[in-house]
Amino acid sequence: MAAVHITLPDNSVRTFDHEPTVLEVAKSIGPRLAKDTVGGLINDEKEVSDLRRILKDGTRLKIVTLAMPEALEVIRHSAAHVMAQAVQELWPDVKVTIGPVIENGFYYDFSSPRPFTPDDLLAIEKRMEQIIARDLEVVKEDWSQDQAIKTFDKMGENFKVEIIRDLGEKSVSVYKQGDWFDLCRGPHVQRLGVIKAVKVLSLAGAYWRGDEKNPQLQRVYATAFTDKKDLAEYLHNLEEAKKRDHRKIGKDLGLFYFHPLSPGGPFFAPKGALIYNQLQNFVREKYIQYGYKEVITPQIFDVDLFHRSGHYANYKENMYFTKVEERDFSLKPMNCPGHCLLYSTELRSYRDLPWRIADFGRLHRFERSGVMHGLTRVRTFCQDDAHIFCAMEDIQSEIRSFMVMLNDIYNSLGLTNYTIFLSTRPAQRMGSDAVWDRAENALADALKDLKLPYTVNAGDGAFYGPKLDIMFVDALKRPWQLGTLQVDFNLPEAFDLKFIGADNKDHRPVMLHRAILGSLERFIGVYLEHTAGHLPTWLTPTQVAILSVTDSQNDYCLELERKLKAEGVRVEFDQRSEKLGFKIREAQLQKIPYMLVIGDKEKAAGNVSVRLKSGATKYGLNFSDFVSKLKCEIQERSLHSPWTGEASAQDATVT
RNA sequence: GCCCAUGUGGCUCAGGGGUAGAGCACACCCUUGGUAAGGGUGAGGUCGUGAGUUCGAGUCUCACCAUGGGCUCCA
Repeated sequence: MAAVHITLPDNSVRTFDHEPTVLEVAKSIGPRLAKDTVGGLINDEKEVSDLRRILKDGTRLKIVTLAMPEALEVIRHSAAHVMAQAVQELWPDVKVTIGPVIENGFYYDFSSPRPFTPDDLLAIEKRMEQIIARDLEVVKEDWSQDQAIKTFDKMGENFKVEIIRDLGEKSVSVYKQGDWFDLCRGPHVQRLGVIKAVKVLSLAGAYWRGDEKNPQLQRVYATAFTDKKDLAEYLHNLEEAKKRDHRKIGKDLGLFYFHPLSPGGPFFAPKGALIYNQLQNFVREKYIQYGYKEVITPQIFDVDLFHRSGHYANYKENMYFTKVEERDFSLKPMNCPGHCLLYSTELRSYRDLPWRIADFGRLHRFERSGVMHGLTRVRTFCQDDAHIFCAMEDIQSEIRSFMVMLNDIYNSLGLTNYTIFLSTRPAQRMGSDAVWDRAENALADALKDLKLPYTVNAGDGAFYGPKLDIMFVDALKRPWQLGTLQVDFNLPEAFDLKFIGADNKDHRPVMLHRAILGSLERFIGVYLEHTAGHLPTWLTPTQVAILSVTDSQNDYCLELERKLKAEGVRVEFDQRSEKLGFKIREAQLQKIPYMLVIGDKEKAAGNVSVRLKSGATKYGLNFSDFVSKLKCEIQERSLHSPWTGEASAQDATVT
């Protein structure tokens, strides 16, 4: 056989007289490296390959060792096998299914005759640790499809048999550790002992292959690391995430509440409503700038409207219906059908287009009971919704303008990390394939034209058209869908919308559905988690707290309060006869950006001492200067304090 | 909707067959104290709802409602 050459990252070349495995290449370099090898990155692929993979001549190889971040993927893959082994050692009647690696760990889905309990999870973790302590060698074997099916069938592992059948490969790989084995394509570690830390995290129901018609399985979530310290840090971060939970922040800051008599219906308390309205006003200002006109349309419509729009046929599981005096009505789940009615109230000319109408209308969608979640998934909400009626040839420029507006708004809010997804036609849809082709191409072309990178989500579009979804990635690296833009050729057709063109003939407009914040409810939830409740000053319910040292400054404090209010600043004067430290603590917990600490010194000098929530303190400031700087910060919707430059919102630390 | 868990004063939680507890918050009083919790007193709960078991049920059983973690769906 001709010599086989393997190129390493430093461009050095190793030569073999046969096609070597990743591990063999590592051994040829050194025993220490070989011992630490957990896999290989081949030809710049993103996924780690198994260390037992045989390499062809000319392969470029980067050996993945325990010290590298990519090792986690391999460790977790093997840890999933350890979990499956642990479960089957504890309960031999439990059947295994699949156990993939996910973002921060892995899970394994089991088919168990009885549900697992929290105590079981502890038992699983303990048994996993015992198995790891055995430091078993992991051995890969290639079985014929026939042999694999026979073996797993005999064991009663019917899910595995189904997987092997569906794979339809002549041979499949099986990984053995001791006398336990599992069908798997890898990658896996050499010996289980390199898994230094495992933690079983939680339990959930899941359906076989994600289809609710299939049997329900028990999904056990867990994570694994190469180092106990990394696990400790991960668990710490989980705690941090809990502290930022918008439901907790909302309660702590008195922003919003829920009541069992309106599941999924948030109550915005005064402070929450203030944030809500500030955001709405912010978007309203942008509407003027970007050529939108705001409209107000009805809440409730005769069901005929939704028959016509297609919502009844495609969306009725999510709609609220009511019958009044023998007539069927529905609360609107979306604004678009109403906007079509509004469009058709007048004869439209091509000179009127693009007609951009915005609507903060309240929407109601009957979400299934298990899907509600704080503010991010509710049954009544309001979008920063707008529809653009335009001619076909305007689509691209409208999409561009939308992306510019979105970027403008996100930047103002400090949301700089987002990605774009293009969702294409779903199975349940209206309209012809030719129409869908046009719509999908229009979106793709506009993005290419703008040189914006995007990912295609095949089959994820709305029933009436393809869409762009803007996913914002928050401070804890979690993705959220906020903005969206949907191209719709179907509603204009359904409502027979027209405009008179320059040729004096009727033309069909295209309708674009778009939102930038998404829903105000969800946006507030996401933004609270992103900022850990440290909102920019313009958005924060109480901007200034006046804290008197003793009662004898009350008159001066009242005067300051009156002046601030006159300037439109949201101020609270804490008059209680509590000690200063106590008042500061409370203001701090309420995340109030500025505290005016007023004692005899300030009163005598007629100035103010300002404590920022970071703890930074400026003594003896001129009050008028303070007010004008503060007003400037608020009016500019700045994300930074003019006194310290510290960020008021972004990447705020949890306190 | 499905699986699992949870539901005790406004909030955070303890108590697990013999009739309700703590801390914080709240009210009143004392304290007037300079940068993250001063002290005292008091009020406040048909223990999610409804049935059942029992001499007796926050406590055990069942159903329902809500919430939480997921699945599925989605702004």
